[in-house]
Amino acid sequence: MLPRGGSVAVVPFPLIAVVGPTATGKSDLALDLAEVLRGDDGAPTEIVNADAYQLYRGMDVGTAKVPVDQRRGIVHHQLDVLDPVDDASVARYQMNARADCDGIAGRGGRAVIVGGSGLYVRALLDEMNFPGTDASVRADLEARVEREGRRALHDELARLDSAAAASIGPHNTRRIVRALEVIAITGQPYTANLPRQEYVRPSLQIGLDCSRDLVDERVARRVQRMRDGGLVDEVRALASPDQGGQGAGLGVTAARAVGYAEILRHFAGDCTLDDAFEQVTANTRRLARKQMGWFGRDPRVHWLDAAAPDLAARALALVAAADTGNLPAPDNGPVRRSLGS
RNA sequence: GGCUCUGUAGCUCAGUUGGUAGAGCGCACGACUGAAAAUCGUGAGGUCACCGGAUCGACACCGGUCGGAGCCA
Repeated sequence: MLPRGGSVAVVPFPLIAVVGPTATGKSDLALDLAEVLRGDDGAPTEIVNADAYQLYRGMDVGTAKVPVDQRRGIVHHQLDVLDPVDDASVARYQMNARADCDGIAGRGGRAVIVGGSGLYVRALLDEMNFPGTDASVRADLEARVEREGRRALHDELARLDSAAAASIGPHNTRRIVRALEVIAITGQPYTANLPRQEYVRPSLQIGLDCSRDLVDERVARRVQRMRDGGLVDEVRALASPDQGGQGAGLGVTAARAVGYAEILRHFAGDCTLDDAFEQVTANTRRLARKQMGWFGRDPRVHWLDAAAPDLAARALALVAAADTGNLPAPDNGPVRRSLGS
C-alpha cells in the first residue's frame, strides 16, 4: 500500500513514543498528539500500544486500557491481540508492532507509540535482533534443570560464554535457559548480538515525569477506579473454574499481571478482597518505580512534567523540533532528579 | 484475681551447653533479548520491651516493672 504512486515508501516522520510510569497520563497525551498531528496529505496519526498487558483481550479494567468509545476515532494497534491463556513474546510483539508502523508509514501517516513496558518499547525502537527459539531445545534444557539443577546449567553457560554467565548469575534459571538456547541455535555466544541503544528509525521518546508522591496518589485513585469499574468481575470472567472464575483461564503471563494476580489469590481464599486491593495498590506503586528506573536510565528520553497544564503543547513543540531535525539533546539533569525523589 | 504463653529489623518470625544477632517479606539501588507488570543481584535498617541481679561476659539464666494472647475463676 504505497501512497502517491509508491514514491514515498520510506518513513518520512520520526516515530514518537510516549513513555514513563503508570498512571501519569501517557494514554491521554498520546490521544492529544494523535488528534492534532497529521501526516502526508492530512493522513491521520495512529497509535501503537507498547504495554505488554494491554495486548491481552479482555484485560481492560486492570490494565487501564482506553475504552473504544474514548479513543476519539483514532486507530489503535497492538491492543487485544492475545488471548489471556496465551504466553506473551517480545519477539513476536516486535515483529507485529514494526509491521504496524510500516503500515502506518505506507499510508503516509505517523505513529505514536504509547506504553510503559520498557523492554517492549526498546524492542520496537532499538536495534535488537531476537535469535529465535526452538521448542525441543528449550524443553530439553528445562528437563535438564529438573534433573541436573540450575547450577549445572550455569556451569555449562560459564564454559560457553563466561561474560553471559557472570552477568546472569547462577540463580536466574529463566535467563540461563534462554542463553543456552540461543547458543545452541546460533552457534555463537549469547553476548554476540546484544541489543544496542540505537534507534532503528529516527525516533523521539517523550517521558512523563512525575514525583513519587504524585504517582502514589494517582495510583491510589486509579486502583479505586478499577475496583469501582468492575475489576473483580473482569477477573472472574477471565479466570478458569480452577482459578475461581467462569472463563477460559489466565495463562502464566496474564495471571502474573498486577491487579489480576492479587484478585486470583483472593479467589483462592488466601486473603480478603480488601487485602487484595491493598496489595494491588502497593504492587502498582512498585511497578511505577520500576518503570521510572527503566526509562529514567535512557538518556535519549525527553522528559516533560506530567502535571504541566500545557503538556500537550510542550510535547508538540518537541515533535515539531524532531520533524525539522532541530531537536536538542535532552536536558535531563534537573528533570531526572525528581524521578528518584 | 489465679495459671500458662509471649515481647528480637517496618511486618511475620528463627536464634542450637550463656561469647553483643539471622531469614523471608517490605524498602533503597542495580542488571536484564522470545513471560519483562517477569527473572535475578547488591545494600540499608535492631541500645534483642524496661529496670535490676548472679557471671570475666546475657537476646539467652534469676527477680521485678510495663505491654500483648489464651485458659480458669
